[in-house]
Amino acid sequence: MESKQQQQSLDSLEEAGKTTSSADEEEEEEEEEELNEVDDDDDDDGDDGGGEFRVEPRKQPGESPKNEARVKSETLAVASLSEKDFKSNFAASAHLLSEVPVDYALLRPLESPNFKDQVGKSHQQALVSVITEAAQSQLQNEVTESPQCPTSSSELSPTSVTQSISSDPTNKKLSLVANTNSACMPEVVRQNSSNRKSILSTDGYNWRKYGQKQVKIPQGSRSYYRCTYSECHAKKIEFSDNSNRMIEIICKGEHNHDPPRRINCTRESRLALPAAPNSPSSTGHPVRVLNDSDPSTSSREVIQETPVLPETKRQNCIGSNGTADVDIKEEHVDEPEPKRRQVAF
DNA sequence: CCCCTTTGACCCGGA
DNA sequence: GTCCGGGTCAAAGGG
Ligand SMILES: [Zn+2]
Repeated sequence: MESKQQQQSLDSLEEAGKTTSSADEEEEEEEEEELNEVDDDDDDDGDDGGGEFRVEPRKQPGESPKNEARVKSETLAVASLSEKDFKSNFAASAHLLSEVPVDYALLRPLESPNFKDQVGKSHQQALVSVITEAAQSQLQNEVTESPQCPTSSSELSPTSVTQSISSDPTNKKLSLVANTNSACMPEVVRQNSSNRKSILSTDGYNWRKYGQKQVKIPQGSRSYYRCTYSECHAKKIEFSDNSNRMIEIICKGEHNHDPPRRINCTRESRLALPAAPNSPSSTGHPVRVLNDSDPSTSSREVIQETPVLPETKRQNCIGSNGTADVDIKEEHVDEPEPKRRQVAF
């Protein structure tokens, strides 16, 4: 607690010590009725701290002096598109999906006025986008299992995992499957442990949410997740629209460990790190790497299928529905530098 | 008791 | 210099 921040700057230790996670898999639905579809997002604090009201109170009580020197350098550039844009573009792409590997369809350069506008800034970094489908073992299983694709699979956003590598593809392990089937499968499976809601994404890793932001453009929220594994610095960002429908997921960094098994191996998942037999890297699946030097190439998909769920607990539903079509991108930064926040206290 | 989610506050970099 | 967006931390709350 005391020097925690410093450690963070190093980017690693802090969690190593404290985190211990469990990967239970249990589905539990809990609903809290809050009928604020729009409101929840309105907190808008988003920037509050940063811009609007950053006038006075510096730090809160209870904060021990933070001498955090965090170095942050992971700028993740994601092209933002307005939904309309993708829809229109996507519509066309959707057809392609049937025949063409998802990656291409998704990565098609979308050109729209709005798009340019919004993306303009994000294009600061050139990333290599790799689309990984069935990136992990889970997918494989599910693919086979997946009973059927939604009739309107073409309409649904395809499930795709995109990995953006900033510069070091070497380390990356991606398994890419050009299967339309994948589109049918639930892309993001969030397992809700009875208590701890660890989310298992396609990777099969456990993530802990550490922040959320409201974004104006496009309207929606952004959730920040970090891998629960102690040594792992992998992060994930989820983009949701106003209705809390998941739009896109971006993964940053790589995992130092094997994905925990989805099975209910209680808490060992994090500590023991059972080697996953199906780790993609080992198999050496064909990988498709798209050079995403152009921001335009990065695309995000919109999913409309998910019915409006009560904001907070959507996770369960999505998992159950399996209808969540989300575009998952993985962004690998060769140098994940933590942002350094200096607070003299 | 442990862990995760929520949420406000804060910092930083860029425009 | 200021505003704004993005990213993160940490307290509080809850299972
Ligand atoms: Zn990890």
